[in-house]
Formats: sequence, C-alpha cells, structure tokens
Amino acid sequence: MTQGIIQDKVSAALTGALLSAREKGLLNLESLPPVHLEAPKRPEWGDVSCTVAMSLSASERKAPFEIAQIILDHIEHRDSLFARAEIVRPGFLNLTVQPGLWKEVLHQIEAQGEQYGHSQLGRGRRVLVEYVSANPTGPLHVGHGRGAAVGQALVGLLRATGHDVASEYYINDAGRQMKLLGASVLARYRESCGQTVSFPDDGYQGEYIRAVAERVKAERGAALLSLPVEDAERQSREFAYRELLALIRQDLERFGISFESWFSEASLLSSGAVEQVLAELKTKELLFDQDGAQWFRSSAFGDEKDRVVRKQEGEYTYLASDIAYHRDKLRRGFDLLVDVWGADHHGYIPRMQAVVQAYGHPKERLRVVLVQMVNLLRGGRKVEMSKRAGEFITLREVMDEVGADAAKFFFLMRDSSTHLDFDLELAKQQSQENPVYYVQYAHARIASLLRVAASRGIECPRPSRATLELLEDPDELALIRKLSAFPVVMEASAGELEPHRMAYYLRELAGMVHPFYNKHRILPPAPDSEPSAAILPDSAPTPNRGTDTIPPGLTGARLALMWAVQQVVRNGLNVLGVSAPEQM
RNA sequence: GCGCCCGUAGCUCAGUCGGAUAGAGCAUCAGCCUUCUAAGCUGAGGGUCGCUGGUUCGAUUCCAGCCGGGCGCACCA
Repeated sequence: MTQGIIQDKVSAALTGALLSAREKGLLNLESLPPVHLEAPKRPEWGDVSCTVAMSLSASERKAPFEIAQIILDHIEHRDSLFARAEIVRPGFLNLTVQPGLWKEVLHQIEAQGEQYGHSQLGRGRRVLVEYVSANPTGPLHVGHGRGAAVGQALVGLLRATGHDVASEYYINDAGRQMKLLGASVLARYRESCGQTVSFPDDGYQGEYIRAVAERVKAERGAALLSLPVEDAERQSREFAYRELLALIRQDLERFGISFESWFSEASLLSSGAVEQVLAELKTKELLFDQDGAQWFRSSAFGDEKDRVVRKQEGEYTYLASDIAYHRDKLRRGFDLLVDVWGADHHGYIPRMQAVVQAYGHPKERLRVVLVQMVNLLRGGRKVEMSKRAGEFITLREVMDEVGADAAKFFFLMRDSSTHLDFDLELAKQQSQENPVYYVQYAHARIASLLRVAASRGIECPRPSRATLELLEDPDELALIRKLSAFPVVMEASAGELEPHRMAYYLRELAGMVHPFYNKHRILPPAPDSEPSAAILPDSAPTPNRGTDTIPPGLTGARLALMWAVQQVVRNGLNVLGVSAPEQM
C-alpha cells in the first residue's frame, strides 16, 4: 500500500525515528505501529500530519507531546526532508516537506505515463467480476445501466491494481422467467394473427414483446398456430431469447462494455452440472430431504435458514443452478469472486457465501457489490416506471438522451449501495451543473492549452526537461500534492470495491484545475492580443491575468505540471470507462 | 416480528484504520469574457453530523438502545 511517493518517504523517516528512539531506550514500542499520515485540512498545518504520537501515548505512558518531540529529534536528515516540522497541541506532528521534493511526483508521472496510479497490489490474484447478468426477457433499463457502469469500473480498478481480471455475464436462460417469455410472445403472436387469447398472468407486458411477436410472424407466418402448444411456446421462447439477448449485447456494446465470457444457466442444467453439484453436497451431508423437497443446509454456515434447491414437483430452484454456477467459478481457479447485484437481492448473500464455504473456501472469497435503485428524474420530477406494466426507461433511451459518458459518470458518482437520483435534464446539460463535463473539460482544456502552445512554437517540456524548481506557488504545490494522492485513491477505490471514490477524486482534481487556470497565467499573452504599452496611460490599472507577462521558464514548468495533471485525469477517467476528450 | 442498508447545509451527497474550527456540488444572492476554451472563475449566506447513553485524551466515525426511511424475509428470479 502506498500513501503517495512523498508520503511514503515521510512515513519511512518517521518509522526510522521511532526505531532509533527505541534503540536509545526512549520508547518501548513492543510492536512498531504503522505510521499513518493524513492530509491536514488547513494549510498552516503543513503538507502532511501524523497522529502516531497520540496513539502511542497510552502504551508508552508518556504525554503525546513528549513522544512527538522524541520522534522529531530522531528524524535523520530532518532539514533536507522538511522545511518545517512542528508539534501542535495534544501531539499532532505537522510537517511541511521541502518544496523541491514534490517535483518527484511529476517525474514519477512522466516515467509511468498511462501506468501512473497503477500498482501490483493485487499480485496477479485472479478475480472474476460478474455483472449485469440481466434476464434476457427484455431490454436493459437504467438500473442495469448502473450495474454495468459499476461492474466495468470495478474491472478497471482491479486491473489497474495488479489483479488478473476476467468479466462475465450470467445468462438466466432457464426456468420460469423464460417460460413466461415464450408464453407472452406466443400470446401476442396469436393476437396478431387475429386470435383472441388470454394473456399469461405474470406475462411480460412491454411493447417490445409485441415487436418480437411481429418478427416471429414475419419470419414464420402462421406456422406456429398449427403446432402443439408446447412446441409453439418453445419456438417463441427461443426466438425471443435470441432477439432479446442480441439487443442486450448491442446496448452494452454501445455503452462501451464488453465481457470476456457469457455463461449460460441452461448449460448447467443440460450438462448435468447441477445434479453433480447437489450430489457433492449430499456427500458433504449438506443436503437433505424434507416435505418432499430437497434442501441445502445453508444454516450450517450462518444463513438464517436452510434453502430449497429442488421443489416438490422436482424442478430445480434458481439457487440450485446458482450453486452450480459458483462452484464452476471456484473450480476455474479464481481467488476472488466479485458479484454485482441489485440491492434487492441482498438477502441472497448469506446463502451464496454458504455455498462458497461449503466448498471449503472462506466466505470472503465472494464479495458482493450491491447496486441500489436509480430514481429517474426529469427536471426534478420523478419519472414513473413500472416493470410489471412493462413501462420503464431503457438504458438505450438514456444513452440516446444524455450519452454514454454522462450516464456512466452519473452512475459512478455515488456509493453504489445508496439510492441514486438521476436527473436526465441535468445529465444532458453541458454546463457547470454537470460533473461529467466539468471533469472532461479539465482534460480538454489542458489539451487545448498544449495545442495553442505548440501552434505558437512554445516548447512544452516534459517534467524531466522543465525547471520544476520554479513551481513554488501554494496553488502549484497543492496541485502536485493532489496528483500524488492518485495512486492512493486507486488502491482504496479498488480495495473497497467503491468506484465512486475515484469519481470524487476526479471531481476534486478538476475543481483545482479550473481555478488554477483562471488565476495563473501559463502561456505568455498572444502576440496579436497584447495591447501596446505605448498607448496605455501611466494610470492604467494593474494588468490582469490576460496581459501578465510570464517568464519562459515558468511557462515551461507550468506546462509540464498541466501535462501531468492531464495524464492523471485521463488515467482516472480511463479506469472508470469514461472518455477523456481532447476538445469539447 | 427478524435481518441488511441508510439518516451529515434548502436539495443531492463525500467524509473506513477515532483526530484539530465537519466538506463538495446544485440551488439562492453579488460579481468576472477584446485575453491560454465562460462546458470556466471569484465572493457571500447556509449545520444540535436523526435522538439518547456508553467506550477515551478526543466520536460524524466504534458500541448499545430508541426514532424515521428503504429493501429483504418464496418450493420467484
């Protein structure tokens, strides 16, 4: 784990100080505490602060202030590392790093480029991220969109932190829902052929079902009418399944999402995998018969009760194939399974973790990321949706209206486990109210800056070629400090499986870029826009940012800084699956 | 009734090893474009961090109990 390249140095120096104080017998330190640094809220508290002295106070039986003083006294090369080091009130150690050291951050960004922020934290651990997995019974809706955005971001984050990641879509192409789909399409088909039929009770009501039925008719004419009902229903089902799955694939592709693999539930049943897995559980004595049904003893692993895997009528439940599915995932050798589910499935977690444990793995091997509902708004007013009545806003409609990037970023802005208000009007607005454009604009703006510089023949040096010592303004140093936090955010965001942290970071970074751009001149004024000094009266007001002159060295240093900022914004948007435009 | 999630500014939300005077965006109000992209910037107001106890040097953060909201508690998926 890194705390940032400079913070790591500081942390090491403080640890070193603790060790040498222990050698001298000034501190006991039975175990060496981790030296955790934090970014102070107020500038006068320095660049980094450390609370280790306070947390040691109890075990060392010394006043925090005294411990802090001991640490301070034992830092090697203190003056070359810190411009200021002071102890505040209870025992805060407030440190200001020598300004020159921060330039290492820019060198690191230059050296690592697209890899900046990436790490080997995952040590090649194999992870399978399963997401979307919507039933192929209709088009994807906004909720699926959020799951898709979250899943894709998780894949990106885990890859960036050194995991060996695969992504998969589980197709629920078996069972009751599929049967209903077939029956629904067949009913519409018959209607279309002029028959009066009663529509299945829980059938799929959406308009798209009629559309599928129309295509069946276009392809097969009235042929299905003369078939036995089961055959007609099966053919309708298979037809609809193909059509709807293709639709889902198209929508995902348009959303910029692809999967390494698509896993069919039906294949688990036809291959005998489900039977096999139940037989395995039987030998483990985790399966038993009761009331004519077959049960999985999930309560043995902390689930609140046992669960039926085969109904009285002999049919398998959804859980049965899900056990087989997760058994299959484990058998494929993944070290970690990440499932992205709708939050309404949260009650399902204990039983799936029971499955994992039944196969001898710690339950942590399965981590479930819950994605809460999306409230769709339009201009602040709720858009009513009813899946039952088949009325819902599809992901496609949202993409048509606001674009894939905006939709994704909105989905990722908040903790996935909380309800999300998604205002279509807001997401569509290309204005300051829209966080997507705010971040993308930071990237595009720098791109523009670099373009203008190039067109004027101004050199845009990389950090290694720039005079970075000239970057000493607090705003410049603050920006660099923010850049140094990027790898930390990446690791935390990936480790907690919380993409919104990265989205927030990018919002914050952009929130520093725009003010900086406005406040500080980077390029010299354009030759043709420079007002002639001769015609300005002596009483002319102080030149504003536009006409300020700037030393060539500082232009170079600031361009190098901006280049690094742009790299970080791009890397961040990249892991989230959002584009980083060169111009807007 | 039991379980999980959530209660932080008018609104939507950040804040995970417990730290200093609790943050951001939007909305509101007042300003900034002959200039490197105004899809931007500057400033102002706005809070009993649901409530009550506990743990301790210190709690929005951890624990317990309440109150309020969401979801789940199927031989549906």
